[in-house]
Amino acid sequence: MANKKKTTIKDIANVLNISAAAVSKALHNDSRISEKTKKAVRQVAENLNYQPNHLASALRSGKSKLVGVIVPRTNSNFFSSVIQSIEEVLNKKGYNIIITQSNESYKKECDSIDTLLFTQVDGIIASMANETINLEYYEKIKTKGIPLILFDRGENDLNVDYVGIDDYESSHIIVKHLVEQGCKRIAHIGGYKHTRIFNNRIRGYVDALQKHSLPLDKELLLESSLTIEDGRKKMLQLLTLKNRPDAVYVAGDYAALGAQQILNEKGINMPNEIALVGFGNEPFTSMVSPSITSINQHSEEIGEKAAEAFLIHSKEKIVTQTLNKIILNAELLIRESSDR
Amino acid sequence: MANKKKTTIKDIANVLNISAAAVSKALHNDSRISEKTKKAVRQVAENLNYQPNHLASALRSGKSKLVGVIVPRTNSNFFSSVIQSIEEVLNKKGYNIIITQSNESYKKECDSIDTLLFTQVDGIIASMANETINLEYYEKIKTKGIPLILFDRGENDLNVDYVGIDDYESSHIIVKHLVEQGCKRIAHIGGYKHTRIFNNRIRGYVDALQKHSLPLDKELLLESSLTIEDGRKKMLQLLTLKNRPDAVYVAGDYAALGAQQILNEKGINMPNEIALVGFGNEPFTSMVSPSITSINQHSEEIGEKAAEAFLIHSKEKIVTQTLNKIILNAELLIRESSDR
DNA sequence: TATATTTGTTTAAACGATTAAGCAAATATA
DNA sequence: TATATTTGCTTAATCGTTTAAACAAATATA
Repeated sequence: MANKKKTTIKDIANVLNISAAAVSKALHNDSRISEKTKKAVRQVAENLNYQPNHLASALRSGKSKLVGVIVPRTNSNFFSSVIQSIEEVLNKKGYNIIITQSNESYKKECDSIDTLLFTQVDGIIASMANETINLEYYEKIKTKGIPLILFDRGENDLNVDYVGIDDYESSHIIVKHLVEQGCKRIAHIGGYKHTRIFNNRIRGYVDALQKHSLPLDKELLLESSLTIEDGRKKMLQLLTLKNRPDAVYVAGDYAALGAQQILNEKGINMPNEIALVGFGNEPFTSMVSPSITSINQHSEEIGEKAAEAFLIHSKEKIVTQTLNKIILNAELLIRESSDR
Repeated sequence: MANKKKTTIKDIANVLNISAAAVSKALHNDSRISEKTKKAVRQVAENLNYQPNHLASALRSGKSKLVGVIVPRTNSNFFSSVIQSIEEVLNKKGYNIIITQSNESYKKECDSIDTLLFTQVDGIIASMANETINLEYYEKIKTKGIPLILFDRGENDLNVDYVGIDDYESSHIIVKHLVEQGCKRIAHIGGYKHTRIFNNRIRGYVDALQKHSLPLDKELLLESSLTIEDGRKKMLQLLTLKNRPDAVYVAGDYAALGAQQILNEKGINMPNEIALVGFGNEPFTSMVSPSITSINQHSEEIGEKAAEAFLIHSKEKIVTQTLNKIILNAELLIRESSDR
């Protein structure tokens, strides 16, 4: 049943004995085309099951109406939810999105960028891989003159729009909460120092301790890859200390889960012996036992704002990359693991 | 620094004083172009930082070198892992993939298909939404003459290639395992009967009971949406029975997690009072306590096979849709929840 | 030496749309 | 009535590439 050839505007033109240009204009609701012709064109287009050839129009107009999205992984509630809201906003404006995952690998991320540039996307919305330090590839996007928007994992040095939560402030909220629960020795299993967001969480943690007149114990501040496995490892490390912490703030939910497993396995009571706080509000934090206190990053809103930032740039004739930072407030969801 | 204009083959041609056609052929390693010219072209291409215009070549050749992937959601280890291996295989052959998520919604799935067809993908690899019963939209892909490959969630009626595990057999493996653990009243919280894979799991369950001379109790066979919430609900329902089950086989890991939460909350011992088995080997099954026995669906292999199936069809001049089923063996991972 | 084949390239026509420019007819303005 | 404007369309160029066909020069074959 496969229709040999796809319907083109020329086919429609032939049926109506008008030019292809007239058809194109009719379909774009050009004011110089009569209502009668427009109606006829639309009718024939429908009858012939006409589907515009995106490649042709993109080639001619120089706009592919495609936006690339790069995430470290889709297999995370945060990212998949951000993607969903980006899609929602952009679809309404006639854009489609291409999702690529870097798997936290710099190499894969570079490949993704090449792929997207190759596909002639009109813009890129990205969250950087943990590994990424070299910004050369991102500079490539900028020099191509297409809008680049970063979210969650960004870099000041790139000087492009950024959407994310206030990580520094989030740490303050967490430390304040733990202090209110009566905790005195608060540990922090943080992410890589070179990643801006994790660095901000660390700085927030350090400053918040000081604010509450708690001493900073270097043994209680660990750098982690924030995987489940590393969460387990770092928790074990904390438990070997002569002077154990009475609270652990983990910069990622997966690592927090690993830490929780160790505490459960060792029969250490949460929140009373050790209070636990994660980050990211992954669904499992409310599913495990005890449920884990975490920070809601407002993924939907981040996606929305990022998409909107792109749309603003897309309207410019010459793309101006600005360091426009949109910082959202994070929300602490207090659950069993820290609620004494 | 943004280069005003992108380099085209014409620019390269001008530099070398040859025709654009020669450049194109040189870049495609045409046998009729001299090594000398090829070398020169490659050199100039690199110097001018030439990037082929994908839109132009796709338009001309009729091949976009893009493959669409539709999944119910990316936020699941199974799907994100399938996607990853599809990507790996296809990238090697010069294809890029566009991921779209249907969010288990039929409407969204139709939109995704339109989007992908609009983007002129060379093929579509899809796993159907739970909601999907009407196959009209999938027929649309077939009539367009582009290869369609289904995985995991498929439909016999569509008569296209399919890759998945043997769900019927998986149920047999699970029931056998539970019987070996001494279970006599095995319940099944199944998926929607109209979805082929879930139907197969149900049939497998029913037949396996008979095979082990266990009676089929209709109270023990429930239909579920397989979300966490519904898993909780259905588990509660099973617990209200006068004659409780001593094992519960849940057709999805998320619902199994919900069931586990209820058992944990009620202080019912797993595996001794009630043994629990899930399906899908989501990472959390090994992370929760007790860890949940589950079926490994070999996501990487499914992705690989699906990609390969596409590649085979892509080589045909006229796409022949065949009902070529690739059924992989599933593997039972026995964990605490059912290991007596 | 005459003819056939191979080699290396050019020419020109696509692919399917968009769009600037042009033009005739209808309508408005003076 | 003569001229200007608007309306509704057509023509033709263009986007950047691919590719069939043509062709001259070099090489092989008879």
